[in-house]
Amino acid sequence: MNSTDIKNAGLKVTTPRMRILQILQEGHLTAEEIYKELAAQGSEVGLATVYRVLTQFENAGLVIKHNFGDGRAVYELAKGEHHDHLVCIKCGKVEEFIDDVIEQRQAQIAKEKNFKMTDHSLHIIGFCASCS
Amino acid sequence: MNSTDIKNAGLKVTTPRMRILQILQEGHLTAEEIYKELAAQGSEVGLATVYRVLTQFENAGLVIKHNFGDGRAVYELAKGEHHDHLVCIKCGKVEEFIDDVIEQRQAQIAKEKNFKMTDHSLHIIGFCASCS
DNA sequence: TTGATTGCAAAGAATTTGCACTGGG
DNA sequence: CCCAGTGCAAATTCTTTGCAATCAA
Repeated sequence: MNSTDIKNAGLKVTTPRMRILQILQEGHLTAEEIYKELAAQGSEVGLATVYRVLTQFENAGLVIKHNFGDGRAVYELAKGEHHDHLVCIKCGKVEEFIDDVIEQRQAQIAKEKNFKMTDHSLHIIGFCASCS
Repeated sequence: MNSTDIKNAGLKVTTPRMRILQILQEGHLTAEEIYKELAAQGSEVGLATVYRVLTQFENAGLVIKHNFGDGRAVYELAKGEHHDHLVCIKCGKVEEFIDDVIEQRQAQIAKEKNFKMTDHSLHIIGFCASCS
């Protein structure tokens, strides 16, 4: 996850893009959160730019965009392997998990329904250990 | 799914509410679609009312609201048993399915993570049999 | 140099809310 | 009769876009 990835995506390596990529290392963030983090770091990057860069990164396969149902999108780096999420409705924390049994069942169900799966998402919503 | 359910929810039985409940029998619909269907039926119900009624129905447990990731919410009647969805990104069709193996694994994962699950959703996105 | 990138402000899309009017019980 | 319910328009929230200035290659 560095300037090379940006170049490979056919994008110029700019300060906003580098910083956003770096901030995304922190985990699951909304555009607004990234924008504020940038401001906190002293980078005066516009919110529109954050959205544009995130969209470009998403199209390039560098980041994944999620809709956890609270109205705003959440972004995370595409770290390769697919995984699902546990989302805390109190503190907003997002935990990841992978379950091969579920993955297999999903593929099986899609197959049975003659459905060509391009994507899938599983969200477990509730209270995390700290917020119970 | 009739006027009794509306009453039990502590709501008055009005024409807009009855009609909306009836239209929801059709399946998975957006607020806009319900609004247009109402108009097509000759009921001049405002879009704001559609949203308000849907929210009330959701709070009353009569309907379930989904976010399939395309920006707008989709509503369906709460027919009791939990189920997951296959969503066609071409024609918009929504198929339902239930898989006990997946349900069990989810509960197990939440338990392992010491996570108090209040809700969960699994979406399989892709092309349905007709749109492949 | 020069087209890609950015910032800002304005535009959009989905949903919510304020308020005066209407209607169900 | 009386307050819940509704319509309409304005307000919100999140995200996208137009355009002139700016910057990476």
